[in-house]
Amino acid sequence: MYRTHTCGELRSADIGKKVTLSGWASVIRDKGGLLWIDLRDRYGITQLVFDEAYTAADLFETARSIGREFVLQATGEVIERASKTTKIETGDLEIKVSELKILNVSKTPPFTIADETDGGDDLRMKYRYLDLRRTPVQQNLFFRSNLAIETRKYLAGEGFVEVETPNLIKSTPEGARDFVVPSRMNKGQFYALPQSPQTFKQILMVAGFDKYFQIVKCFRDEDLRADRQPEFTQIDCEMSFVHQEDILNTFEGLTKNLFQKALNIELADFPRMTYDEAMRRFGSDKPDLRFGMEFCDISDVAKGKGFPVFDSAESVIAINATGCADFSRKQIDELTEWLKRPQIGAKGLVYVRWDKEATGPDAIKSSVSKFYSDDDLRIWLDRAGAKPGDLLLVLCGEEEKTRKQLSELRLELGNKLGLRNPADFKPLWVLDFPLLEWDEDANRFFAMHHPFTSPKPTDIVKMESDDRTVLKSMRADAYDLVLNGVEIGGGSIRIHDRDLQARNFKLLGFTPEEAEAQFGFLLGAFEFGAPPHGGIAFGFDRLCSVMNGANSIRDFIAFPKNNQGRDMMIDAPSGIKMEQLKELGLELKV
RNA sequence: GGAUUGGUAGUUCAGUUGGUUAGAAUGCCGCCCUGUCACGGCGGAGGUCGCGGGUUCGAGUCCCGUCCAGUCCGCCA
Repeated sequence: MYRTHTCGELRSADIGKKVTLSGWASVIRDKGGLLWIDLRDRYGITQLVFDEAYTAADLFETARSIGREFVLQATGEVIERASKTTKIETGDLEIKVSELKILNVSKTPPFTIADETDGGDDLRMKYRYLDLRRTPVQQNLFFRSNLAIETRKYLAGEGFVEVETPNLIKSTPEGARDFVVPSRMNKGQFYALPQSPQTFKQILMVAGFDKYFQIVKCFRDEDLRADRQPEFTQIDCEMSFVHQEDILNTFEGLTKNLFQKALNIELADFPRMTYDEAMRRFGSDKPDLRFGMEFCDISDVAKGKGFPVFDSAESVIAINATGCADFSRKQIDELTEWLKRPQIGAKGLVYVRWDKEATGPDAIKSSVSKFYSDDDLRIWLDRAGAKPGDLLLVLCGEEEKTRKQLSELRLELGNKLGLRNPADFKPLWVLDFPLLEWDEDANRFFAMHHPFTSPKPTDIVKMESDDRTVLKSMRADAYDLVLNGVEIGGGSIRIHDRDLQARNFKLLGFTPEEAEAQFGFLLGAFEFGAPPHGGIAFGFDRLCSVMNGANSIRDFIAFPKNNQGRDMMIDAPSGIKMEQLKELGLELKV
C-alpha cells in the first residue's frame, strides 16, 4: 500500500494516527537539527518533519539527501504543529516520519514548480509534465473536466444523444485548410481530419436522431493565435424540427447552467443584437458588452466644412472615450501611433476634448479647431452623448475599414481604462449574419458561416439575383454566442431541401458536378426525407478560458502546440522514414 | 505571406553615447542554524551574450543576414 491518505486530507482530528503518504518533495527546509519537507500531490501539501532529537540517524541522513521533486513514501504519526500555518489546509499538523522510502529520484527541475513559476513559456511547454504538476495548471484542467461532465449531464437531461463521428473523412476545399492523412491501402488518396463534424451531424438528423451532441476534436490547418490551436474541442450539437428560437433557448440554458455549476454565477437572459446592429454600434460581430463607448456616425455634420481629410472620406465616425478628457497630448499621440501600425492601418486620429472645469471657448479643444467652430464641435459631442470630462476620438475613411479600426481602438481603450473586468460576464447573441461574403481575390462569394446555412426565408428570392449588392444583403438564420468579446459558439438553421442546397452551392461557384463530388452524400441524403434542422457548436477551450478570465486557451489544454503548430514536448511534427513514405506511395520534393 | 517584441548564468532578468575582469535575484553545491513554511546566515561553482558575417583600435551594445520564441494582421466555411 502506497498511502493511507492523500496529502490534502489530514486535519486536526487525525492527530495521533499513524499514516502513510506518497507524493513529491516540493519545498525542503533544512534548519540543521530540524528538517521539513512539503510533500505534494494533486490533493494538497502535508509537511513532513525530521528532528535530530528523535529521528534515527540513518533516517535523518536519508531525509537530508532528498532533492526537489523526489517521489517519496513517508510513514509516521500525525502530530500537532508547534507553529501552525493557515496557508495550507493541513497547516495545523505535520507527520513525524518514522519510515521514509525514496520511490524515485529526480533531476533538479529547470523551473520552479510553484503557483508562480519562473519558467518561460517554451520551457513550460518542453517540460509540460512538470508544468502540469503546478496547481494553477491542474486547476484549469480540473475545471475543464468538470465543465465537460456538466455539459454531458445537461444535454443528456435535455434528451441529447452523444454520437461519435469519424476522424478520417474527406477533404473539401471550402473553409479552412484540411489536415490530410495519406491512405496506405488507397495509394495517392487522402483522408482529411474534420474541421467540424458538420455533414455527419446533419446526416444524423436525416437518420432521425433528433437531438445530437458530441464533445469532439476538430482540426484546422491555419496559422495559430493565443486563442487558436490546430486541434481544438467543440461542444457540437444539432437538433431537428426546430427554429432558431429553440436552439438559442436550449444553448442559452446550457450556458447558464454551466456558469451556475462551475462558477456559481447566475446569468440573466442574454441580450440579442443583429449582425448589422453590432457592426453599426461596435464595428465588430463580437462586441464586448462589458463597457459602452458605442460608435457615433458624424459624417453628415463633419463633412463639407472645409476639412479635406473628412470631406474626402466615405465615413467619419466618433467614439466617446468617457472621462478621458485628462488624456495628455502624449497619451493621444501614443494612441495615434498605435492606430497607425500596419495591423490597424488608420491614417490618423482626430480628438475633441471637453474640459471638465473650463467654461466658454476654452472648454472644447480639438486637433481640428482650425476647421470647425465651437458650435460644430458641440454638435458632434452632443450626438455622441459626451459630457464635460469626455474625449471624443474620431476616425475617418472607408466605412467598413473605419468601423473595424474604431473597434480596435474601443477595445484598446477598454483595456487601458480597466473596463474589461475578467470576473464580469456579458453574453450576447448576435443574429442574422450575412449569408455570403465577397472575396475580392477569388472574385467570388464564400459562405460566411458554411455552405449548409439557410438563408432567411424572406431572403430566398434574392438567391436568383445577379446583383452583387442584393446577394450581399442576404441574411441567414445564423447566430453566434459572444461572451466578453469572444466568439464562444456559432451555428445556424441548415438547408434541408435538396434543391435549395443545390442553388446555394451554385451561388458559391460550385458546378453541379463539383457539388456532387464533394457533397453528393449529403444531397443524396436530403432526397430521403431530411427534417428541418439546425445546430450550434461551442468552442470548448475558449469557453474554459473566458470563464476563467484568461486570454490564452493553452493553459486549458493539457498538451497544447506552440505558435508554429509544434508540440515542443514530443517534438512533432517530424520527418518519417523512407519506408513509411514508400509504403504510402509518397515522394518528397522539399 | 507580413508587422512587431524578445533571445545574456540552470531559470527570470539588468547591462548607460560602443570602452578595463559581463552583473542581480533565484536555483544548484558546501558549511552553520531546533519551529521553518518564499526559512535565515556565510562561502563557492556556474557565461560560445542564439548563430553567421560586417563596421571599428575596440561590439553583449551599431549594421546585414539567419534561426528560435511571443503577440498581432492576413488566414481561421
